[in-house]
Amino acid sequence: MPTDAPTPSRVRASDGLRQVALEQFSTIGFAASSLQHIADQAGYSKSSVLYHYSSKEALLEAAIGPAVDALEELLDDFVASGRSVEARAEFIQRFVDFLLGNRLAVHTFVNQGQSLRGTPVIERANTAIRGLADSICEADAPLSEQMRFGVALAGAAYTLVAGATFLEEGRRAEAEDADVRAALISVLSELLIPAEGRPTR
Amino acid sequence: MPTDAPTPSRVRASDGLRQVALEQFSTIGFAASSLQHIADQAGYSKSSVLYHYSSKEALLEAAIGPAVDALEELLDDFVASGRSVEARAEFIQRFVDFLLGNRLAVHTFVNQGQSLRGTPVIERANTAIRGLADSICEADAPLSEQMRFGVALAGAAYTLVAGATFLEEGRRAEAEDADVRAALISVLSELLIPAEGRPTR
DNA sequence: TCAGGAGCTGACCGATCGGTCAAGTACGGT
DNA sequence: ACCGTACTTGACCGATCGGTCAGCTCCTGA
Repeated sequence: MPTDAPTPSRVRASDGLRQVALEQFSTIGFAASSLQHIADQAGYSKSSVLYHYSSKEALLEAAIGPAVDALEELLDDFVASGRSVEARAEFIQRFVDFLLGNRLAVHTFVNQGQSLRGTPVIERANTAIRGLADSICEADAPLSEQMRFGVALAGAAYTLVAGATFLEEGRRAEAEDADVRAALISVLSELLIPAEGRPTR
Repeated sequence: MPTDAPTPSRVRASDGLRQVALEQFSTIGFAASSLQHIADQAGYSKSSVLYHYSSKEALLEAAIGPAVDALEELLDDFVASGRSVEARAEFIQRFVDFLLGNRLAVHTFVNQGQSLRGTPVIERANTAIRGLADSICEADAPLSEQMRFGVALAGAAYTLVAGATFLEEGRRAEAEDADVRAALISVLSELLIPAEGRPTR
């Protein structure tokens, strides 16, 4: 029954539910998100949610699966492209774009990748993240190098993603994505692209 | 009246519960941690947990409160000490030590600071984190500078804390804290201590 | 010896969880 | 008119949640 929200074009119920669920999962966490709450927020009943998605876990899969796919592809391409400075530079760009385009999903599986172990899609995400760390930084690299990479990747992900938590309260929109993108690429390049001799500054 | 010394050698039950709870909260999350599970793991009954801590929230307060106190003190000292290069350097050291000494607690309130909004101790933690960001980087600083600080702080916190999630699986102990400390201080110094010629604000 | 507090526990409570199920509605094709 | 399909829902289920309570076992000080 189209009680309200006479949306101009067709909006698939499952898409709306997926989006609402993603917002819930990323903000209050998967465990704390109830199907009832998600249903209420989306304007459906709990039963409807379970009609479109066979379980809460399936809803999680639908919500963050595409982002995990994108991350895996990003990783594969980077591994295939070698470790040259050019490859790193392109990877950084694509990585930042990935973060900007999948903030909520990244927030979800980065922040809850530990607590949700056992969930297939989360396992995929964790594997990809670990692969990212391994491939961008060899195991025999000095600890300070490993730390540099860890700080860069985690810092970038968390800044975008939990910046939403701490750094502002809704008035964030002014910071254009393009500006954020440029600034983030700049900082990551400093950290990840080895300058001749020593640290980039 | 609880005399101070009657049970000195005995391990206080409340301490054990606090530690177990901290591990649970940081690994599987506050919402997903049940009092029953914490009690089982600590070898007590759920009722005993609620005897020592009047509520699940009180248990969280006991688990991460001290770390939040330390963070607040760290922040106050840094604000009082000005923004000189020396002050920054000392702050970085103390910050890294704080992270190393409070990994689980930091993991908890960094990762769940958003989902647990409303909890007093979490509110304190969020306020401190925001204060940290504000004080180390003025609001009118260029975006790239803000991003640099965000990446540094978040990256450092997350590398230590979620390194536990991704980077190893129990065989981490070999990486001495002292080495990690040195490497982390080095990376943070690169990012946070303004080099000559670079506009820091 | 005994009173009493600290520590601990099982039984129990109402609420909510994820999930099942059958019934009901709307609608397009025939 | 009839059927099939897609969709939505409330009633209901067993499990578990955080939390209360009465009562148990110790230990200690008087």
